[in-house]
Amino acid sequence: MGQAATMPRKTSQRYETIITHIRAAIQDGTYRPGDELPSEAELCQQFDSSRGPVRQAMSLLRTEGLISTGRGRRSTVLTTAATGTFDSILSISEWLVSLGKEPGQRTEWIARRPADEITAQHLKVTEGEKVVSMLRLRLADDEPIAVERIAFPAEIGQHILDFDTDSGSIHRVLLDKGVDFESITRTVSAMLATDEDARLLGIAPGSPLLRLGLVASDKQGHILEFADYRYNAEDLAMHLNSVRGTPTPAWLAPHEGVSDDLPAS
Amino acid sequence: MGQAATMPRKTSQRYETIITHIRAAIQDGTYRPGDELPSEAELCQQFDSSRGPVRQAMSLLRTEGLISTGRGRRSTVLTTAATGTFDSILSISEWLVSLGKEPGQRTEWIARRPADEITAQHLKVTEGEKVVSMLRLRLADDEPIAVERIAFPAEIGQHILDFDTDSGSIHRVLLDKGVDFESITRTVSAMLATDEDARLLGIAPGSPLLRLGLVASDKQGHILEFADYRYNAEDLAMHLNSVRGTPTPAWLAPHEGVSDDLPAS
DNA sequence: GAGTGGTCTAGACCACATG
DNA sequence: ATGTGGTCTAGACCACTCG
Repeated sequence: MGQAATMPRKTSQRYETIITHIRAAIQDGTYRPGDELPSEAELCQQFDSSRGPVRQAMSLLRTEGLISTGRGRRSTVLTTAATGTFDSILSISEWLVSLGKEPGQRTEWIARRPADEITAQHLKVTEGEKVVSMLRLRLADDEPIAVERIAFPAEIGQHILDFDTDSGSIHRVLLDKGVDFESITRTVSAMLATDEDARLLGIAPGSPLLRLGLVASDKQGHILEFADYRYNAEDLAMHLNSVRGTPTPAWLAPHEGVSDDLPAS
Repeated sequence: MGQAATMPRKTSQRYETIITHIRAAIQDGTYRPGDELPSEAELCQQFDSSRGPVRQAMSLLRTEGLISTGRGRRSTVLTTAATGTFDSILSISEWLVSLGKEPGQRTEWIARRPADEITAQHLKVTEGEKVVSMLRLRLADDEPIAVERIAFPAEIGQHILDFDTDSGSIHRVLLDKGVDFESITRTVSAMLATDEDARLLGIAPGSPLLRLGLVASDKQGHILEFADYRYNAEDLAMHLNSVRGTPTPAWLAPHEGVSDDLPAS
């Protein structure tokens, strides 16, 4: 295991071929927002396929928010946006690379210590149980871009305690150890930069920050990681597509007391 | 037109029945995070169905982030989160009702006037072209919850100029006029409350706000609305599920100059 | 009425997980 | 070896849009 994640399925599936082809055609301007795509029948011919794979391809493109489909009409292109992948969500490094930037990091500290109340709550361990916490400054082309606070359960964190967290990818190390990430829940909110945040990011205290909380788990629902990322709100924003008739994995919810406090301070 | 949106498909489809059943079982605790769902074969029997509808149901539940699926193993429940619907995203009123709160609004002003540069950019009209703009304070159980700034293209906005924007739903009026919303792109960012924001929300200037930009369009990609919502960051946050192997409609991106300025001020 | 996507059937084979 | 979900085929009928 872990193998399945490093060496994913071969991409020889028909529907993957179709998706790749259409997505490329949307990105390079062959089809532009508002344009109609070929009919399913035409795509079946073009890719020598039955309707199944064609419809699976369209379904996934609709989920991404790239196209709109409907009875009695051809599917149309909605946007050329390049949505995120699971890896680009889990890992800042992967995300920066996909933007053509050079990822870097400077570890402020890493420690094995008892979980405080908030951390214990999110990691679903008992308060006081030993966890591995760290504070890192993340860099893009050597410029500070985010303050990263992570907490791991002890059995996960042990794998990175003797790892040089300034040189490589934590998630790659964990993957090699057989830690399979399957699901992520992100919490997006706004806050003011603390003195520590401001010092690390090189901005004024009280500046607006975009805060991304992250709880990652495996297939069985075991919590593998709890993280808190803080970005200068002037640097970036999160974007989200929603198409009528397609489920959206996002929702707005009132804050629930402590659930939004620091993981590790 | 419009009709299709007010009177959606009947929900007698097999896969809808299956989804409703499983979702209910997840919400009421029959299946809890980490639990295995029945196998597809069992669901086929239970709902007297072939695999198609069963697989479509599982696919949509996976898109919502509720379950994890994979070769050789049964599907497992990941979370009980209640994700948003298209309507709850488009309309604050719908969202508040789904939370069991009483929606309200107080219009500060509404006007027909030339589009400024930013508004024109987002509505894809030429600068100076007449648009309909408004500023409303949104209420939940009579408490201020958001500052709402909206701009409509003239042909859309004309429908609401002679409408009492304090009493009913704008989107319902537009729906009745045949304006079909199909796609929404949201931009989530953080900012500090301006004096106007602070006064309306009853908070201190400089307080952190969660800012939700919204651009809505129809099936042909015509922009129907450009809106800017500002919430007290201490009141709420956005949440987002991501499951490995399922496309995510969200992404992080650097700010692009002016694209994040006010729609109407 | 012709074309289109939405739903469904009844099979088949494959890749993977587990015991 | 067995059971599981992932992929695919080759049909069918329906609901909807549009000329």
